[in-house]
Amino acid sequence: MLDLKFVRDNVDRVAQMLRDRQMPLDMQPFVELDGKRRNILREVEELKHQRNQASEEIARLKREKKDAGALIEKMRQVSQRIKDLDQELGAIEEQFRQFLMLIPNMPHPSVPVGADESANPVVKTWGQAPAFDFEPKPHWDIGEQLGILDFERAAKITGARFALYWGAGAALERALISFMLDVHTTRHGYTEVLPPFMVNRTAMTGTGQLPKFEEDLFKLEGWDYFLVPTAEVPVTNIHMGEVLEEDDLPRYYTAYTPCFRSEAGSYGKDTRGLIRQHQFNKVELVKFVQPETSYDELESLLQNAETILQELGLHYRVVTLCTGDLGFSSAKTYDIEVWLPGQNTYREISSCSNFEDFQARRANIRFRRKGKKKTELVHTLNGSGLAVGRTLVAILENYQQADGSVIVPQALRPYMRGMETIGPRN
RNA sequence: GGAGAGAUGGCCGAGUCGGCUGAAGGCGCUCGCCUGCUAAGCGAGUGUACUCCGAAAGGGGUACCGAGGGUUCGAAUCCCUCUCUCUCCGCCA
Repeated sequence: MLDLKFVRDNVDRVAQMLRDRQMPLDMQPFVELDGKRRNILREVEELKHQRNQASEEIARLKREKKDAGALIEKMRQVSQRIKDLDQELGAIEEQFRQFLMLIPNMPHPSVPVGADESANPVVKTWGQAPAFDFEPKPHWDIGEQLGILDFERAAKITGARFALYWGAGAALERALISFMLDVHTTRHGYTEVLPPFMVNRTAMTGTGQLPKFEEDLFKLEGWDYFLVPTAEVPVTNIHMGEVLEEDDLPRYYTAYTPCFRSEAGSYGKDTRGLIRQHQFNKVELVKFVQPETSYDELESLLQNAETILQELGLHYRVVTLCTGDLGFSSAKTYDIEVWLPGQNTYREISSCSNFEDFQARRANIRFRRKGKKKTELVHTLNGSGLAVGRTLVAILENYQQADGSVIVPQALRPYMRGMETIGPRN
């Protein structure tokens, strides 16, 4: 959520931002509601002031055993008027709040204006695509031939867009989770957390998934709980409503969770393989930082995520999302795209974002500078470190061999009981 | 699932028959005084949001005692609903 005062003072900038994001929205209703709200507020507060004074007067009269009947009668009418105005005000504020909740974050000035992902500039590239003296296969062929990925049975058990891992495949997924968590905790200074995998509506609203994107979420029947679409939600909301001390910042958390997404509107996209699932595993990085440091923190967050790919020897590139591709809550986002030779393309494997105070305002996460009484909103950031399923995909495709086996990257072998290759018998 | 108890300011904790309680008291914290250091002591201050006035410093007003509704001229105090926490019983990985 943007700051109310900021929107009020910068209606034109906000409107321009909405056009840059390819979601033009008429700001006129906001301006009108704001004026109406302030007029009513002024009147109702004036009446309440009268009422408070009269109440004291009535109390005094009663104490002195004098008659307060006339005043009480008069106040009865004032109270009725207050009740009416309060009701009107409540309705306006509800509309107002809803409008404000639908406005996305202001992009950072360094974010390029562009219509869609084709306008995302590549900011760096690491490593090289491996050379093959045979036609590299897509991971679904590799995985099924090795007997480690089973989409048919997953479809039988649940439905489309689910996967069943067998043997070395399951072990590899688990190894990746442990490896990522270990790197981030021991080398990058993150604290590991294991949050609930279901969250309530307040938490979803705090990070910006609600109210706008409910159709992307899985909701429990009979409960106002949702399956987490990313660990960002439970982990960022850890400090919902809190005031942190300056000494507590920055705070770095890393969490493994499964992620559940309805993928509404993606029918026919990425129907094969592990790329787009209703359930996938992810290790997430979340930071709470002081405002003046948040763009440096974004750079180091990106590096933390990149480290995993580097350790695994996977070729990737980094792009900056342009205004038209930027997420609702984000002020700036880098996507890391890993090379997938089996599909001859780069695919997003991590998304690292600075939300500035957008989420902190919604979730009411503040901090206090030493010696100051005034609290300020923290800045929140998060990034995938990494999407585990897609990392497994990248390993299968990049480390495949002519005979259909797959080499286990050096860094993962300690987590795989020393296994060096995954062959048909594993 | 059954029975009961509770939710007040950064923390602890008081709020009697509804009125002068933004909220006693204590702790903590900040500033000043005092003290050769430390401890103690003395004085003052110490929430948030919105809104109005002001160039600003600052000042006025309104709201907030788990959340939402109700009764009333007036509610932290009475009534209803919900949420959460705790205790006991049952069940359970």
